[in-house]
Amino acid sequence: MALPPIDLAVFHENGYVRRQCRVTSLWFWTTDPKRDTCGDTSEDEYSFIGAPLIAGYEQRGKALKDAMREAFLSFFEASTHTRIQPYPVLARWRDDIHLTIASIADFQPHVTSGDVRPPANPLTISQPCIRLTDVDAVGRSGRHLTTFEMMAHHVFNRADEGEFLYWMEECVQYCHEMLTVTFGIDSGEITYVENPWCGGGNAGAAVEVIVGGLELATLVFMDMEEHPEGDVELKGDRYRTMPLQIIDTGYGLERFCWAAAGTPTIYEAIYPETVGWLKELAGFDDVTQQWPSLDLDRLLGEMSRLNGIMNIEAGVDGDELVQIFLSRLAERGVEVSAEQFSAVTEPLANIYAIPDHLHALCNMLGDGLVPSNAKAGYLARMLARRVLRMRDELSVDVSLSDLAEHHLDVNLGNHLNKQTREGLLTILGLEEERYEEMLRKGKNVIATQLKGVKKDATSIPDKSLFTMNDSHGLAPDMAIALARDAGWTEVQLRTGFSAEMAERHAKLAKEAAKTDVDQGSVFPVEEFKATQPLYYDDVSMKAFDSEVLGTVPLSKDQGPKDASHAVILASSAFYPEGGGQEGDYGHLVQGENTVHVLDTQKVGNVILHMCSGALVAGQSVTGHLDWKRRKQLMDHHTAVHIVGGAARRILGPHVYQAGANKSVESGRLDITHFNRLSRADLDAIEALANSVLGDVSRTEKTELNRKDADELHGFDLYQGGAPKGNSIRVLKIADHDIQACGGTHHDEPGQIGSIRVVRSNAVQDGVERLHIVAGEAALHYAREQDELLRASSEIFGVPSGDLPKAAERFFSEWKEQRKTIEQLEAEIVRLRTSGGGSDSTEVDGVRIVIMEVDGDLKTMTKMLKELTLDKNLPTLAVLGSRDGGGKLMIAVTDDTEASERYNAVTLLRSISHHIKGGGGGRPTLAQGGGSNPDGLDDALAAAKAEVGL
RNA sequence: GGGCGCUUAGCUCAGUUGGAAGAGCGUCUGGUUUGCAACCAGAAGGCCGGGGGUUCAAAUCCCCCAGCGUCCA
Repeated sequence: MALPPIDLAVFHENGYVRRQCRVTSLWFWTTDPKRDTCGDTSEDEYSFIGAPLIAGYEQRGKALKDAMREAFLSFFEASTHTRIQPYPVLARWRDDIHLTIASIADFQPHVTSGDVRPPANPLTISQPCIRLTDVDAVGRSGRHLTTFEMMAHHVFNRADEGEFLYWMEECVQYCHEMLTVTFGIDSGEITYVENPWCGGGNAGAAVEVIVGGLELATLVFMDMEEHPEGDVELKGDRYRTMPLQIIDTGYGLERFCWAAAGTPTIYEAIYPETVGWLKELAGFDDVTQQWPSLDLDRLLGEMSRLNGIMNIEAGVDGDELVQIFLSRLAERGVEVSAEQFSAVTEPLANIYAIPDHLHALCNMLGDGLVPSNAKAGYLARMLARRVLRMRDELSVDVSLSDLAEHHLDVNLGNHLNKQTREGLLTILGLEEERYEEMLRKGKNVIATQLKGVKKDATSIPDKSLFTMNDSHGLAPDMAIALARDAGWTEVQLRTGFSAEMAERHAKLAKEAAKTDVDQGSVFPVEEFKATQPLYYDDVSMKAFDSEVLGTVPLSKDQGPKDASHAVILASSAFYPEGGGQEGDYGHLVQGENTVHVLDTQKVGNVILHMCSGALVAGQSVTGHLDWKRRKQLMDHHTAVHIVGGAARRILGPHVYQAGANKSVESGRLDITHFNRLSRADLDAIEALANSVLGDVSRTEKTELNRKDADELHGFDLYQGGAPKGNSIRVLKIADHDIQACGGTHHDEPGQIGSIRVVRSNAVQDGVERLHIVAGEAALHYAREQDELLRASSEIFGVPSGDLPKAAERFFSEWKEQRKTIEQLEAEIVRLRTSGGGSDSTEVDGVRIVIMEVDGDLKTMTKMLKELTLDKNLPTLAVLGSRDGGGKLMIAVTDDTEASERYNAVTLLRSISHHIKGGGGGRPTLAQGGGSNPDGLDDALAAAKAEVGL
């Protein structure tokens, strides 16, 4: 079954009729009975360029966006909707996406699943979003953006609970009224296209709102979920209705601005100051002034129109694309040469894309993101590098942080959610340094990669281009440019190479995704009811009474080594592993029977005590915790929170927990930061953390529902990861640190005693790992360090304070003495070989030295060097040693009678069987070894025979 | 989260099929020069990231670890 027609009173009342599009076959509503295209097809051109469809908005840029946003939000506010403040662009409340990609993303997954109440209902919002899928088209197409604001009105209906606000009829009514009354758009310009929507496991009817050939909004009526037995089929999947009915709308703020401005491209409507500034810096007017007859606005407007109706395939080659454009432009009466076209559109594509990228970048960094080489941080670095590349292509001499300052002032009103202006500029300064370092290294990479390539080659091997891109960060066009600078002046990028590389990456990603499926065995707990946790009510509970609900035998691969059964109790003070805190140990006593608890885990709401034996179900039991262990875990867990708060205050608001682990030995905290930490940083963090122990007398622990928690504390709560349920446990350490955390913590920070930040290391770029010891472990650590110092100073025989000095002296003396030994060894060799003696004879003008020596291959090498260096004394030297199974080494003096007459390798091969070995080398130097040192005499004798002695 | 690359003298980097550790810059000494720069001659400076393995033999091949870099999701 397909979806029924969307036949609404609002259409009929406003004179709309239903028609089917002859291009897309979709049904749509229009006021023009003769209209046969839906408005968003390859035959519907933008009609608003040069002829704005929204009147009364003379502003441009930020002022225009502010005005239109306010008009939209005010309209819905006046119509029962509550205005909601936008969420961050970093989707920290979600673990499936890095960036906020739509306004509905704010409410996924908990509100849309029905678990959590929406912050208001109905609500209206203008949500900044970032989508990087079309990043390559930004600047070129005239309309693509990586960052935009999605204005929306959302409704969350629950008919089964008697809550039903409005549905299609009222939704389209609101939309139509807003467009025609608030923005004064003529209803003849608007078409409403019926086009069902599905994605992410949900689906529903949807209406696309097309104005002047531009899709201004989409209204989605999400009331179905994917289900194999559903009776509705959409795009190959089956769906059934669900209890929630959600209205998900999306109105593109920037597109409204474009329709109101009627500029040739969307960028001139929303970033006019930056576009103007960059044009000036790049000397763009000088370019266009070469051709006074060229009507630039006309050209750009037609380009946008063409881009709007043409679906450019990703893999289309640059030259081919230019030819397509040139012929299409000619059809429209725009006469432009290929040279003019490139000279104009190439710099403009960069000028347009830079403010867009800066906007996304500033928003991401503004939310506290730290650039990195992985995860969300990589997206920021990619944008930063794109900006730098485009800047360099434009030959504009402005630093990245200057560009960002301009953007902050002009386009963001200096607003940043979290990061300071200073912090943002520091980060971008560091990013620019990294970029320059990469380019500098790139020159060497090019030289190495192109070693075997002739200077007049016209292409670089694919393999080299892949390596340079994937491993060294040199995009193919950068590699080509660098190669030309380095002397390979003829090289060009092969047609379609970029597309092939993208395909290759996609293929690799797909393969990686396939091998990612690894599901562990699920422990059966369905028959048990939830265990009541006692560890939250009283964190210092060391013993408790409860009842055994059941005992499940463990298979070999389940639980710790000596555990045989999982015991389930009605209630427990044993903390199950979670939130980076390890599970509790201890023992359970039932009458005469005592079993050890070797680990505690949680499946669903059931706590599993991994025990050394079984207990009788239905009878009472007493639990005893290994309190020393638990206290230490709590020390480390609470300390990790305190150190995290201290790091944020010392280093800046971008410090965010990227992971944590607490064991008995130590605590580990991964924090986001843009620089490596010095010992001075660690000392400052440690000092502040310890002062908190004294300054804060009590920690506050509260349990809130998600909606209230979000409102009270914001998304910094979710540093430990996005929690699953509606109920959130919040740990608050004065104003020092607030986090959602299910672990066990001290009521009084002072109970920890002391905290030491032992060291830090980099987990990945942009993430530093702090190693922390607290409480008893801190003392233990100090004792261990003392012992190391004591043992070391005993060896050196100096007080521990003199250790560094002593170690340095010993090390340099050791180096000097090694040098001396080498010199003495060389001297010995000289003495042994200079005198002639019985080991040395002469055969037809060539000195023959055959002798047994002491030493390994390295020593023998030195001796041979000494023997065969002098060209005035042509020498054949055969040395043998009993070292390590027997070694043989043969050398002849280069370029002399000796090397003409004797081949070291053949001589070696003919004698090495005596020591049961092999060997090889060059004709002038051969070496080998064997496993029979006793055969050395035979081998040397054979050598003598071989040369005729 | 997955993949790839790099780590060799103080610095920037070469090092081919495993077989004698290199270049340029810098440093030091001497020469040349009124002096500087430049030039000439010579010298010092290396746990070839760490650990294991294969091999007669490893900077080089294999495995593990660490650090740095990079691409993709």
